Amino acid sequence: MARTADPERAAARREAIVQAAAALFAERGFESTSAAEIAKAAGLSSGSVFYYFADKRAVFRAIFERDLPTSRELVDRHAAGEDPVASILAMVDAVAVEAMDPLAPGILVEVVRQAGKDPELAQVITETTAVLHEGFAALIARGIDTGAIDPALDPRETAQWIQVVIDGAFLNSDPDRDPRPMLRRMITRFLSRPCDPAGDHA
Amino acid sequence: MARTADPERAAARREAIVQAAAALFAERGFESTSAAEIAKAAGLSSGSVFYYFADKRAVFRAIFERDLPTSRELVDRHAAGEDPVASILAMVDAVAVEAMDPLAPGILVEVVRQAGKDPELAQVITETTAVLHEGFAALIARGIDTGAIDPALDPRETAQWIQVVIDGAFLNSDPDRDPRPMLRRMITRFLSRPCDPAGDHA
DNA sequence: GTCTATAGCTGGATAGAC
DNA sequence: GTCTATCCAGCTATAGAC
Repeated sequence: MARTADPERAAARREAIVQAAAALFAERGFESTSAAEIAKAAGLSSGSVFYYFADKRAVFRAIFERDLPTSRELVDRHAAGEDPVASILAMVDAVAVEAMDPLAPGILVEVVRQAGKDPELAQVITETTAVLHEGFAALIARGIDTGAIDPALDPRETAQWIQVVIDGAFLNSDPDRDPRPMLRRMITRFLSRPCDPAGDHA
Repeated sequence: MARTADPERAAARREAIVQAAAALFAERGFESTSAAEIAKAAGLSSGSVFYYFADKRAVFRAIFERDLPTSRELVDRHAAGEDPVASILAMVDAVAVEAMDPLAPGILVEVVRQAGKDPELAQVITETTAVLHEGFAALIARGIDTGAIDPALDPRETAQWIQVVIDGAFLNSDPDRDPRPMLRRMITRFLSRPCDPAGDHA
């Protein structure tokens, strides 16, 4: 029976709320989802939602706070690969599988909207994005050194554009269609040195 | 002085509401913008908003109803160009300039969200998107025929991916940064036949 | 810790004066 | 046609019982 404060149970409750809220926010949007609906979906009462979270925005932020460690791991796992282009593509693949989740467009759209209103959320998103950005930029710089990537590209701007394409894929996601093959084609070609059958002028 | 029902004045009023609403919806979102705020920004009273529009959603739809003719013109203007790849890039450029509007990410995000709730809006968006899609797909098919575009590509899927990248550029838009050069690089290379310095096997 | 009940507020849409 | 005033639904967040 123990006394109050069973941290495991509390963590499970919190997680149930976050999971239920993520699905509802993605489907209906943040403002159109009431705390009562979240509570019902998570199997508890609306009062309890505010016991575990200070307010509704804190519930939304919690969804994305889980992503920061995930991004760090992903970057670390691929930072040291021998072939920088292969590492970039592997990272893109890993991020893009999530785009097959039917909730992906809804949640992306909602995070863009809410990040403009909640500075604390904006901070969380900025950090997660920055981790991926640094990871891509470092690999691009290395690819330029090894000659695999077009030296005319700026690593940071190029990293940014990889993220742009991934965002596009998320936004237009379709659960029946794996975006990875086309994403690989697009990024591989985007990075590569120009085709130059005639040799260059030097 | 004329009698009631001056159609010009009415059209101007409607347009003022639509313009004011577009800016507010893009900045704050649809649900966080009240009819009273729209009315104030448009210089009339909240009651009048509902005189010109059946409800708030109709105001939102009106923003996008203006886009359909614009898209048709764009497609028609480029359908007959001699060089299909050049026409595709010109169309992309034309769409992408709009991405430099600081309101672009907000309005894109909002239309995705609202199209999921309002079937009439979804219809409007579907049509506009379809016009562009057909335009791109026809040019891609022609490019394959002329040998300028990789015959391994499916025209419709490829058209879809061009739109994916444009969406990404809209979402990550920055008024200080012209997305067109990188967009051109990305799409040109995406479409082209594989580099093949050794000649193909045939 | 978790519930029920509700205070307090906001905002869409309408009614009716002018 | 346009305004002011307002009705009413629905929501966040809290209070207090258990």
